[in-house]
Amino acid sequence: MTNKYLKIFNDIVDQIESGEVSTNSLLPSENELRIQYDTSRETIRKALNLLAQKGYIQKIRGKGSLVIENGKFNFPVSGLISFKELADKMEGSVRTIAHDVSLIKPTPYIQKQLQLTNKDLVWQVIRTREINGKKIILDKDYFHQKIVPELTKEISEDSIYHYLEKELNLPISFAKKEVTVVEPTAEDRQFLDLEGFYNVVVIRNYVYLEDATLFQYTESRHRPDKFKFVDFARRNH
Amino acid sequence: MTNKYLKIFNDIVDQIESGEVSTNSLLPSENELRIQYDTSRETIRKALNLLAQKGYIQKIRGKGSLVIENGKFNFPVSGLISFKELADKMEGSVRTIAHDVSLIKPTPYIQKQLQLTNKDLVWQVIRTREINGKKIILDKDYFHQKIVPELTKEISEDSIYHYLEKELNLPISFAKKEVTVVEPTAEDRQFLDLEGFYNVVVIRNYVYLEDATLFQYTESRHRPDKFKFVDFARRNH
DNA sequence: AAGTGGTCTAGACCACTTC
DNA sequence: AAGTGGTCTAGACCACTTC
Repeated sequence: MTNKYLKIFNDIVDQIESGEVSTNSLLPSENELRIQYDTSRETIRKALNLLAQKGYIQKIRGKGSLVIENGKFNFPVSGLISFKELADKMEGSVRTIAHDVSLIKPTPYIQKQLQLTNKDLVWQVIRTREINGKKIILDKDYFHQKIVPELTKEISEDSIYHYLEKELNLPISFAKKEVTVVEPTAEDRQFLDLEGFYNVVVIRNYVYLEDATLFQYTESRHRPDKFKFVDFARRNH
Repeated sequence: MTNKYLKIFNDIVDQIESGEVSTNSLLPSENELRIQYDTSRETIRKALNLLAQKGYIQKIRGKGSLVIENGKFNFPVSGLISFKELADKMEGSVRTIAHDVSLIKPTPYIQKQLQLTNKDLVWQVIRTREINGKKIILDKDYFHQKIVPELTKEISEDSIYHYLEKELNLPISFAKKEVTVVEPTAEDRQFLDLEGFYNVVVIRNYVYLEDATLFQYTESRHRPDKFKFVDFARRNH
């Protein structure tokens, strides 16, 4: 990958995250960065716009690019990230248990969610996520068999996303997400350590490839006390 | 505002939302659009990249810009949007009641959230949102007095964001958001029609101006059955 | 081979901030 | 007046898709 603006972006992210450039200070100007990285101004601007979009800097006209404080929000549940990637950043011991990995004829509900025809089969993966010995999250994943021909328990207990991207070279591109709060089902009570909680948080995820085909539907069901969602948003004027 | 790429962006959004260009069809190529709008390709690309970022299109190399289906997700709770703007798009009757609009010495908790000194005062606004006659949302807003010198009950029952942006010309720029689920407080029980629900969804919002100053802290407390959060996310490779 | 989008360049003019 | 970021241009070369 010879992608200049991404290299510059990553370089500056590293500088911010390592504390090499400090919060509330200004980055070098676009003109200085242009000279420093031996490139054109538009390429620098591409890197800086990415930094702004991800909440690292705030660009202020006439002044420069201000590094903004992001310390207490560095827990990126927002966006598209797999549980494995997330767990790597978390405190406490974390374990994934795959209860069921099987190729099934989809229920009408799943068939509708994944927009399948009557002949399509899906991989169903039922997993729980244990944090510090408690079953906190129930993940139900459904994958279009035409796109994911094979899945195993081993893969499901490691990282399915890693397998899809690195082994199958499936380019995961975007997702639509919906968060609601509902009463626990019998299944939730069976698989989770609910300890008297009266609600579960349900995150429905519809995941698409780069060619815009829908290939995965996921329900991630969380015990409410352990659920936290953070987001960084820019206002559209 | 003579902003070519935003005009092109809005023009294409209108075409998509009115159904003039249909889902699963390709937009004209960048080269065709360049001629059509009499501009340069980079300007067209700026407009198309905005469309991609907001989930209207998926760009596919070698093929074109595919209009993607967004119908069932056109309820934009995600991002930065005020309740008034949201209510305008919602079904059912909606009413805002301001219970308290006053200039106070902040509690230690609020002082910490807004990073205030001991001498700063804040405007406190306590509002409930009624949907179809039920009190569903309790909003607690705190504004830095130095930035918002004056607030009234009338403004609070209309749209504070509209007042801040159009009257005070405050450029609202970005926000950090946190969603959790907690047990109702006595205050929640007093102000909301909880009807036996055991949890409330709490959305904490830290709102910043264009010069990156923090000026507002909000807690929006929702009855769980009426809460829904939708999001469109692109994966970072 | 022709058409598509992705990256990069060197330059221009402008609005805003600082001094 | 000098420095900052925001927008726009016209052109180049490349990777991928289609035929």
